[in-house]
Amino acid sequence: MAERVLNSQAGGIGSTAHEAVYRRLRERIFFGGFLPGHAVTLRGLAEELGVSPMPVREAVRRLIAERALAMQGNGRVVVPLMTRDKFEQVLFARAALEPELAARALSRLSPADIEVVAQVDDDIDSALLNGDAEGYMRGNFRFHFMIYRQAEADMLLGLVESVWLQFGPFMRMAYGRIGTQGLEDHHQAALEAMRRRDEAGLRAAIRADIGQGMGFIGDAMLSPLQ
Amino acid sequence: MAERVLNSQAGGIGSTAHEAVYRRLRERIFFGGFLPGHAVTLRGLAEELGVSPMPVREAVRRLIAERALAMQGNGRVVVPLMTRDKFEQVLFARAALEPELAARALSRLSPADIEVVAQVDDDIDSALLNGDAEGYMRGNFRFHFMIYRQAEADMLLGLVESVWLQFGPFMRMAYGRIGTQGLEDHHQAALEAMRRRDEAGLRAAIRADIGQGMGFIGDAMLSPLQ
DNA sequence: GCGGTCCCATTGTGATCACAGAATTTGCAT
DNA sequence: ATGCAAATTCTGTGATCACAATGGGACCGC
Repeated sequence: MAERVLNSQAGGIGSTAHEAVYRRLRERIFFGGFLPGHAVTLRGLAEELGVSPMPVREAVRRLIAERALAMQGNGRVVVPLMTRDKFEQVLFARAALEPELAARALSRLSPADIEVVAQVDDDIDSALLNGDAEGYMRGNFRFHFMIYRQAEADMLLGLVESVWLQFGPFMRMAYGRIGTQGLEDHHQAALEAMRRRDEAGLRAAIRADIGQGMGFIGDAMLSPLQ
Repeated sequence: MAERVLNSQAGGIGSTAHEAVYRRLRERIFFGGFLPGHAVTLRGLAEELGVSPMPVREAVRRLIAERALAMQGNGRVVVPLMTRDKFEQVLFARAALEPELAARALSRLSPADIEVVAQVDDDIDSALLNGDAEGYMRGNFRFHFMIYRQAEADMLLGLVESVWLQFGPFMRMAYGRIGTQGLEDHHQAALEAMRRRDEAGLRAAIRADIGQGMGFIGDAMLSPLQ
């Protein structure tokens, strides 16, 4: 099944330097240490990654276009902050798009594919038991995109990837602050629906997963701050 | 009301050269002569726009990230072709996102705003009468985004802009080939719903407008080709 | 001790050059 | 005339340099 779940765009092998920088930055934004508000510099990243500033410029420009990074008025590049408004929009967009992707993927998922996804879910449970926030996020990402990728709907997948990139750093900060205790795993219903080939059930399960997972961090994080 | 409907992103004034190039390319992709399949070159655009290749590189990179342009395996940059699959995804994404934007905008639309939108719709009718395909497209774009912009939901607006950029060149080619006769104006229902402050009615009207407008060109264009 | 001002380091931006790969054209041989 | 091969042009990519503007910090005056 899909090995390269990230970077669905422009199926190219992507052997250019700026492509590699793009992937590494994307990985760090989503799973690494780039928290909301963190400022990055072109030359700094270039030196850190061992390349000239040029590929970094292109990668950062691309990430800004995907709203994974933001450029403030003075030209400085930062990881965007989350606001209640933006969070609600993310929640809506996910609920509007992801169940459809899952439904489209259903007919293309082989029983073997489904069991691979089930294994990922086991890993998620282990991560939750161990309080491993990053492991949970990586697993959750893999769980969803292994499914969505099978939909073979690049256009919708691109929209959803952009949405995930926008709330990723916030989610990471949230789990870092409030921990993973209290998080439940709502993926079982999705797995059962997939095994039953129940499209309506899968849509509902994905929708429930989004609502509950996002509600969890939304309640915990956004009540205090504004 | 919103003068700058295009380029919602990163509210900056955008006085940099690559920002200007980006806006001009975007304008041409959507309303100008860039048809699907059209190839562009960095140096060619640079000379044509009277700038160095540098700002063009950044603008093109950004447009590729938004999927308004595509890079083929050999590195050449082209305006992407439309496929039936992609068209269906565009249709779904529009129907999933745009009614929500319209609904969110409703409470912020003043009666004066609504009448401005109504005037735009009059212009659309004139364009349709004259068979002015570009006028129709400009008017249709303004009609929708004058409303959506009032929703003050940048994240969702960005998704919708990306979607429009992806079907814009195809729609232009479609109207150029099949003309605008047969196009009906389904905006009246939306205007009446707005005047009534009828959120459900507005959602339904926008959804109907999308379904019928897109169905019109989808039926005409995508049956023959593949 | 504290506030303001000047200076320098750092930032993103744009231009120019070098380079490798691809595509097109040219030229030759059949 | 036609098919193939070589060469030349053209492509995007990356590096380096120059520059204006912004930000931070040091220094001085009160």
